[in-house]
Amino acid sequence: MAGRGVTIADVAARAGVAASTVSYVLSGKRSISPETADRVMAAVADLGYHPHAGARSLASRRAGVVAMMFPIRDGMHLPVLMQFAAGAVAEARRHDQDVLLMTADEGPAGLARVAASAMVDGLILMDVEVRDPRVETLRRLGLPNVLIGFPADSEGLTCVDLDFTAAGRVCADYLAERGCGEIALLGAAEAVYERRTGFAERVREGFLSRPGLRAEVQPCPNYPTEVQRTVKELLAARPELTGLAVHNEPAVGHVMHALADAGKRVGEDFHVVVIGPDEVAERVHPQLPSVLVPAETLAQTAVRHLMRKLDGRDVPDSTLIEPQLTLR
Amino acid sequence: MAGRGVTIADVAARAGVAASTVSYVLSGKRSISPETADRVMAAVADLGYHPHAGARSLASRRAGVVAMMFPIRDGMHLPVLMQFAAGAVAEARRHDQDVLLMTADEGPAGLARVAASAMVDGLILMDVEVRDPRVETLRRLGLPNVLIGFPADSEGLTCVDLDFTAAGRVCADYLAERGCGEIALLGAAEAVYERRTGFAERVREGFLSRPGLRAEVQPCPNYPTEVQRTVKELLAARPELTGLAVHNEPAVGHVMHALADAGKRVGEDFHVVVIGPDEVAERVHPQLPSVLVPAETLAQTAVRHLMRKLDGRDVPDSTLIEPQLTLR
DNA sequence: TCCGTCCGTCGAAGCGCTTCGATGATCAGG
DNA sequence: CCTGATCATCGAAGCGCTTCGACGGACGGA
Repeated sequence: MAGRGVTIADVAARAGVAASTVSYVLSGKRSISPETADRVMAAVADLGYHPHAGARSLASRRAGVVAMMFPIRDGMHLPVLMQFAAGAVAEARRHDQDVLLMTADEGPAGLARVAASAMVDGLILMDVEVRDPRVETLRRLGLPNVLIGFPADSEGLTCVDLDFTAAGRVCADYLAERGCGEIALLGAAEAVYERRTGFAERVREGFLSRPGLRAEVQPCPNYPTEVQRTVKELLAARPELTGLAVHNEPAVGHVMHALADAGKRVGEDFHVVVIGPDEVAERVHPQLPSVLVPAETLAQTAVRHLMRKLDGRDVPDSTLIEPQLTLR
Repeated sequence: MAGRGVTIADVAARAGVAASTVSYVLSGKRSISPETADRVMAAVADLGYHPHAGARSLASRRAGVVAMMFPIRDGMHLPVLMQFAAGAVAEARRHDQDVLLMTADEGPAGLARVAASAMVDGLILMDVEVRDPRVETLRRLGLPNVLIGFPADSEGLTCVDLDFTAAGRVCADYLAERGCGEIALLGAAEAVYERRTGFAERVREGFLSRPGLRAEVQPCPNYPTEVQRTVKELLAARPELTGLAVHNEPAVGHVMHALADAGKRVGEDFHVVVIGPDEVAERVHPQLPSVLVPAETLAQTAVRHLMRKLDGRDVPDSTLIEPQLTLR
């Protein structure tokens, strides 16, 4: 039976050993004879024992919890965030950790609070901005942490991200190879750029970095009619445009529509490449090549790095995941 | 300065009082003279003191954390979930609680674990299914909890939800009033129905409940081309169809397109109503009437109810939020 | 003036766990 | 057969907090 209030003493009594022995069996920090260990484990199972998290954290100075601070803000691409959350929780559980959910509006003070109260052993910060006020706090706090994204000065921090610069470049390259001389990047909503979100800036840089192409970046809202309008205006303003990279997940279907309406034949006289989930690129007609934002992998990597740091092992300062272009 | 390792004893020393006095000042559980209280608060601020969460939970048997179990599953409508999460975290913080993030794949065992380890004081379960294995566990556990959604037997549980049955009915009514005799509900992905998610079933029921209408429910995938195909097939199969309710957020834009392609003039010879966020209904052309799924309100209500339960106050067993049709 | 209250504060116990040092028991080597 | 090392286990201390009972002083009523 599961039990409320089953303590280590109960387990110890039932197994006929001292409480400390139970603790050692469970943590493996001292060698225990197999017979004793078996008896203890049986008692644990019988009683449905789970150590009291507070007591454990008090005694061991380890909470078994990591905090993730999520950006819940304008223009953020929600599905990707959920993938992220799911990946992070799954990986954390594999390391026997739980995840505390924080939102970016708690800001630096929120970080200070969870750190000072020893609620969590480590922190993962998502959607880091180029100048992010939380980063300085993080440095002072000295709590092990991992950032998803790169702030302007990432010296001494552990950062993980897709190499968005490369992703932008890959898209430009793809379009160039298809013979496009004039191309555009249809990006996230304006707000994302204004906020100076790292990934948006990097994609732009990468996209514009290829010499010999006329390229521009066009922010784009997330709603059907506005996507259509944006595309229409873009085509009107740039009649020579023959290549488009779309880094705005919900827009993709509508972009395809607008292109069709404008008489562009995608894959023939016009080329489109997507930065986003595979499904988005697969489930339009015609299917599009795409660069995946590997949210789950990023989340996993971030959590793993954090776990290594918690164990005092070292991790690379920056991990940039190479973008993969999938042709379809 | 923020401080690692600032304890209540440090605060007490600096304020020249006993540790217990500090505790009473902070909790307000005994009366303390204003002068003493001021001195204590000053010391707290100076030292950047935050109580050690583990110690507090051990001594007071209150963790200051609630768990939310999220459905991260096929066909779930992600943006709504994020609104939910954001609303819940914000409200929880207002009550000085933190939120532990769990995913539905942890299942009943996960609930048992967090309960037994006294990690959390309460639980919020989202996306409850008609027959949900977690519900039985929840009953046994005796941890205060609130469900978002209604299981088949909600006896003795606290459940909160939009009245989806009414929402379905409101949509059917709207279409009927516009003179539609044959209508359809374009719903979530098939998987959501198969899983017997409560809200999907209820919308269906409500939608089909109005007498004198030929009505049917059509599950619909979330991707552009499939949405188009589904709509096209539906129109072909039901030439008399003149009204459509769409309960599938990302599909709305594509539905509108497919209708336009089929020569339907929405608002004139054909009517569409949306169940979903305002933006989705506003940002298509023409703007559509819609029933809002008030994710943030639901989350807030759920958290508030949970807080009341934690305080031993009582709460209504079931809270059904009345759907509002917004005409545009 | 004395006693009973009440208020503000203190000290100590104890929440359930981990961890350190100590203790027997066992065993190999001389 | 004794010594020293090694192994398995135990007991006690202590993590930082809350809470209970106690206590001294102020104050009001008789």
